[in-house]
Order: sequence, then structure tokens, then C-alpha cells
Amino acid sequence: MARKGLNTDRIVEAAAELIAEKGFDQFSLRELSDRLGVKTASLYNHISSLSELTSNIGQLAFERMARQLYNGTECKSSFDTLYHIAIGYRKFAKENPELYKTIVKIPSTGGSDLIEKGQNLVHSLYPVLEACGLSERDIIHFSRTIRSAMHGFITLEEAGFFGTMVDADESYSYMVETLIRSLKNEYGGEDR
Amino acid sequence: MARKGLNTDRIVEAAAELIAEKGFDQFSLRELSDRLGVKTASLYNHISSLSELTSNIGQLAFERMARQLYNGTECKSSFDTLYHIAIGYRKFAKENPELYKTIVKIPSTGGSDLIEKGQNLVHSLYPVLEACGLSERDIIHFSRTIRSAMHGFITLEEAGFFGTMVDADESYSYMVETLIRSLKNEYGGEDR
DNA sequence: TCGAAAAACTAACGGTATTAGTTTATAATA
DNA sequence: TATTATAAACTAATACCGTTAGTTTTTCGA
Repeated sequence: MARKGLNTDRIVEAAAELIAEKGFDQFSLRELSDRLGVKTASLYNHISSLSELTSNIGQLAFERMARQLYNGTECKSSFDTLYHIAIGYRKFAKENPELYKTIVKIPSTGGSDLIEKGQNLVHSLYPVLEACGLSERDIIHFSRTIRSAMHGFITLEEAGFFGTMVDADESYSYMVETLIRSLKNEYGGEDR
Repeated sequence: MARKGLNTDRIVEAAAELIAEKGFDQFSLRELSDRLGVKTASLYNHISSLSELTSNIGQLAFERMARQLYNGTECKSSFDTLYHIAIGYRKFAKENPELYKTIVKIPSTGGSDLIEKGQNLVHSLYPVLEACGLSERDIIHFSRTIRSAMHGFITLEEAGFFGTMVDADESYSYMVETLIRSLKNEYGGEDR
């Protein structure tokens, strides 16, 4: 009955760890509380509901991803930067597949904090695209395009919708290069 | 206690209807059996588990989508055909948002029947891309690219990750046109 | 030192999918 | 047509799940 020094952050981190190990679908508050050495009901002193917890885990995933994506990205051009972001995005998703799932599995209701964290990740794309020469409106369009492509690829691959005949890495490179090439063709030359 | 003439197909269709009405997350076997005028346990004479049922619903979604996508697609060029498929894909997903979710929410284990139905939908893309002049390998690559883009866009939009400042329809057109333009630039002229 | 607040607990509720065992209705067979 | 076997309904129970209410214990601040 001694206090365990629990708080929201520790719970969220332990939950993320548990999800990473056992999978998103196998996750339960019961197993989480077991691991924290506490009864399930005690969690509710720190969290208000499972869906709120899930949202917090999604935010954690965004933060970790952002940290991994934008550390030491020294590239020759904005196009190169874009390429490395795209490669890093998938790298993170493949290294943390179950954690990545939480990002989009949030119930649409009340996930505004998560959406905000997602926006942070997105906004950091904008300067890169601006440096490529895109207009304000096209920055939005292209940002949505490449995010859709990356996320869709990861989701479909993970779900098993790509056959095994052709290497997925190769397809991903094809996709990203296709999008960047279209950027070069439309908006500028080689040296951005 | 009189027999209700129930079978797997009727259950799957009723489940799809229920999901369309109440949402994927609100779905339960209890409400499904209520609607069918039967006790929940009785469903197990026709289905083996919820996840199998979910997989069957996903297959139904694929079939309906395929039917809607490929009826009366009379286009001037293969590029036009591709464009209309892309627009129709999103149209279906927006008209049947909850049903669309079932496609990808299937547990990866044992969903081989569903994967096969998905492959059918994919394979019907191949002749179009072949007519555009793509090599066998690039057909796979580009097919994965556009499927990723379409699916990712729909998922991110539905989850609320696109702001409301810029119209999503416009972004979707931008995305599809960008991909088709890249196809024209790489593989051929105007008249395919 | 005492009182209040926070954090643990126990116990219970309503919900879920699922299984086992039983009865009934239909279909096939003799 | 009568009988039997099979399939489809049922009842009842299990083991989870998230969540809430109410209680006890610990800790911290006045």
C-alpha cells in the first residue's frame, strides 16, 4: 500500500513500452497496472480514461518521431532534406510499428491535443517546402500529398497488402523519388 | 425458437449495415444479434469468431468498392481512367467511411482471404498502367505509390489531421494529378 | 501536530466475446 | 409416412474488459 511514486508521464511511458512489446490490440489497463505494481483502479488517480491515455501515447509517439527525424539533418539541398525526412519517417514506423499505430487509432472525438502535436510535426515540413519554391497553397497541398503517401504506404505494408514479390524498400524509394522529382519539375532546378 | 433462415452472408451484410450506421467502434455482436432477432450465441452457428466476421466485412467492402469503381468507366485515355479510379476510390471511402475502416483494421493474422480480395482490386489497376507504358516492375511500384497516397489521404483526413484552412478535395486533386503527371513525364505522351 | 489532499485499496457494475450443453426444428432416410 | 440425424436455435456460465463508488492509508503543508 506504500505509494509507488506514480504519475501520468510514467504511466504513459510504461503503456508505450507495453504496447511496443505486446502489440496495440493486446494492450489492457490490467496488464499495465500489473507491470506498475498497482491495482487497475489506481490508474484513475492519474488518467481519466483509456482513450485519453491512448491520445497521450500518440502524442509521445509524435514527440519521439519528431526528435528522431530532425536531429542532425545536414543536407546539400532542400530536396535532399525532404528525402531524408521521408526515409526517416518510415524508419521510425518500422522500428516502432505498434507505437505508430496509436497515432491514427485515436477516436476522432476530443483528440485535439494529439492533433496539435501532429501539426507541430507537419509544420516543420513547411520551411523545407518553402525553400523548394512552393507557394503557400501548394505547400499545404504537397505536404498533404507526401504525408498521405508515407502514411498510406506504411499502413498498407504493415497490413500485408503488398505482395512479397517486389521489395517494399525499393517501392518506397520509387514513391518518394517520384514525388520529389515532380517537385523539381514544377518548381525549380537542381540547386535548392 | 422458430428458425430465422440465417446464414453467414446475411450476418455479414447486417453487420456491414450496422457498422455503417453506428460506427466501427460501437459495433458489437450483441447489437447485431438483436437486430437479427437472435441470441448472440446463435451467431456462432454461422461464424467462428468476431475477427473472422470482421475480415468478411472487409471482403464485402472490397467487393462493393470494386463494383462501384469499374462500372462504365469509358475514358479517352488510360490516364483518364486512372484519374477516375482515384476519384472514385475516395468517393467510395467518403460515402462509406465506417465500412472503409474495416479494410485495414483487420488483425494481420489469418486475413489471407481478405488480402486476396484486395489483390483482385489491385490487379485491375495493372492493365491500365500497362497501357500507360510502364514496365512490369514499375507497374508494381506505381500501383503501390498511388494506393498508398489514396489510402493515406483518406485515413489522415478522416482522423482529422488535415486542417480546415485549405479544401481537402483540392488537395486530393493536386495529389492525383501530380502522380499522373509524373507518369506522363516518365513514360509517355498525351494520347495513351 | 494536525488536518487536508492525494494515492493507494476493495468491491462492484455493466459491457464484451466466447464456450459448453440442451432443446427444437428441419431435412434426409428407411 | 415414420424415424433419425443434423443443423440451428436456446440457456447458462466463464473470463475478460473499462469504469465508478466508497474506503483506507500515506504524505505534505499549515
